[in-house]
Amino acid sequence: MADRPPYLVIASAIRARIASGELAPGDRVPSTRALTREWGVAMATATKALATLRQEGLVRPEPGVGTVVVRQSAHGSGPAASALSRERIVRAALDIAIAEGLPGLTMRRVATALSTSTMALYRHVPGKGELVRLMTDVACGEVPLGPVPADWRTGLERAAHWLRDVYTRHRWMAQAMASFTRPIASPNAMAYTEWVLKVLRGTRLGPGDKLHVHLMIFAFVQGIAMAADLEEQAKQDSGISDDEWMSQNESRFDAIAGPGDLPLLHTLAAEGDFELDLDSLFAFGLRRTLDGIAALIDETSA
Amino acid sequence: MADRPPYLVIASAIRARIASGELAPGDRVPSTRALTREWGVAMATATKALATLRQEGLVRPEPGVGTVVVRQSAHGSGPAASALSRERIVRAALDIAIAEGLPGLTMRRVATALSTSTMALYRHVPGKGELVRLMTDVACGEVPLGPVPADWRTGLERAAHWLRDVYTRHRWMAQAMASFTRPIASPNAMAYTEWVLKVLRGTRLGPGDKLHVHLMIFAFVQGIAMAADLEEQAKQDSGISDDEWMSQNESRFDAIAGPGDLPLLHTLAAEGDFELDLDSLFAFGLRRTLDGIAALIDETSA
DNA sequence: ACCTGAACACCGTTCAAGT
DNA sequence: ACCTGAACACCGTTCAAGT
Repeated sequence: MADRPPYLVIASAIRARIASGELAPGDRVPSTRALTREWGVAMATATKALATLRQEGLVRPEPGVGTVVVRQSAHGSGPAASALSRERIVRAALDIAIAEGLPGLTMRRVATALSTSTMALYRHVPGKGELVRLMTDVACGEVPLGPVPADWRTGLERAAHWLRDVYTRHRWMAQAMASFTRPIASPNAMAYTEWVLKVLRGTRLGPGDKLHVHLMIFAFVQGIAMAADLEEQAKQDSGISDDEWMSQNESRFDAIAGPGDLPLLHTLAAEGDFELDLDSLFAFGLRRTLDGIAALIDETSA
Repeated sequence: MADRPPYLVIASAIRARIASGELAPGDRVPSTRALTREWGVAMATATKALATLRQEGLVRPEPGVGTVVVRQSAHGSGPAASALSRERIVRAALDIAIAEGLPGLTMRRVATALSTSTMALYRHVPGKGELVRLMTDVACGEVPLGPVPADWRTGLERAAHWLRDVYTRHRWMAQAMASFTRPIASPNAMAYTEWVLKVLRGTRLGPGDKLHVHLMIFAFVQGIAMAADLEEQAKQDSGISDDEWMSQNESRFDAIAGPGDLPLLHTLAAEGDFELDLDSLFAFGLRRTLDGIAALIDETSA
């Protein structure tokens, strides 16, 4: 007992306070910062403790509030457990994937969230692969694309933002990747492709180039989405943010990227007075991409 | 026995012919097409049978030749098994990942390839995560980038092709994604970033924009790489190619994308007279991307 | 008709025990 | 010093058995 890893000891302590009712559903559990003070541990350890509880479904991060205790509706006398359905399964799976990414999505976990046995899921869904496919389709169907603008540039801009928003709401999708070469994968993803093609209707681009334009934007957004998901995953795994990680490893960074080896990168890191987040990268890249496409469209119609 | 899945029956039959020596190392095993005729099964089944044998390391696809029997050096009197080392482990892991993608890479599989126990690996490598990181670094270090050209456009073009080539040789990297926000991940990946920054030295872009240019190209290539890996994975899993898949599912495609629902996409699919492969998408996208960056550089220096 | 427990064939990794 | 077997805590999925 004495030798258990500190993060487990901390997690147990909080778990006990929840079980005893001292911390009720909706209450905030101590923040990571509070835990570092209270237990004299590093941020990484405190975050890992909370991550453990979140993994168990006991607590949930509430943006702008902190980490709060989850209502234990499953075993209590909550709303009568409705009948299992494909829709409810997909919904539960989406909630898990949104919160914890695709690695956190397991059939057992979905079953637990719906308080059934794992195997009951297989009555409504042939397997995990198909479940992810269904999730993708739902994710692409959440927000309508709206009417197609007359101007191709406005249209492509809107399309790219729509896609980026889907990936932002569903960062797990970066790993799943909505298939655009295999249409059956998702009718809603296909509807997006159709929308983009409609946007380009007025241009004189050939059919192949229209598809290229669509896929080029898609690849770019997908690449950014992967970076975002990886970052978030690393953050959740290690419990340290990118910034913290950077400063923690500055010495190691210097070791491989001393002024001698990678001078430009080193200067860039040392200055660090520019914004480097994925949102601004998206804005930057989209602008250049559209400029490049504009050049093609201009020369095509000339 | 009679009820075993056909692909396992076929695999066993071939396995027996290898064991008996009828098929010696280097010999071609029957092609998938030959198997479909011989056993009266679908292509998917034949491919799955061969995939099973490849999984076991018994056979190996030899490009331009067919599937050939692998020399069983491990148990035979082959070259004396050299001592385990981090380098040999990374090399073996790379071979597996290249052949079968990241899902096929397991610690047990690496150990088997090196004829040791799984746990012996942990003496040289702290875990799978670090192994993949080391693999990424090796992959990025295989081909030198060469001298930095004076012209930024030539430089970026070369950089993008270099990156694309890395991903082509190592399609598994699409899933691992070389981290460019976390430099420690790979010195060789960092060297690439440095190279790109050097390419942009002559331009008047700000430090943030230089990084944006680099990451924009990276995201695009990464997105294409993911598509390529997914396609290959699906091909290996199901044993059917994209074309075959498309024609098999044409009716299903028509169902969701009849002329009424997705008319443009439908027309595109019906015509199909354009090239849609990832290489041409890469060429197209790179051209537009560089045009867009040119527009920015022009206005910046004006 | 619907659900489930036990089991299978896997994972990555820990740990105590071997040589 | 180096390697290993057994075990742990997981996966997705099959299947026979329950209600």
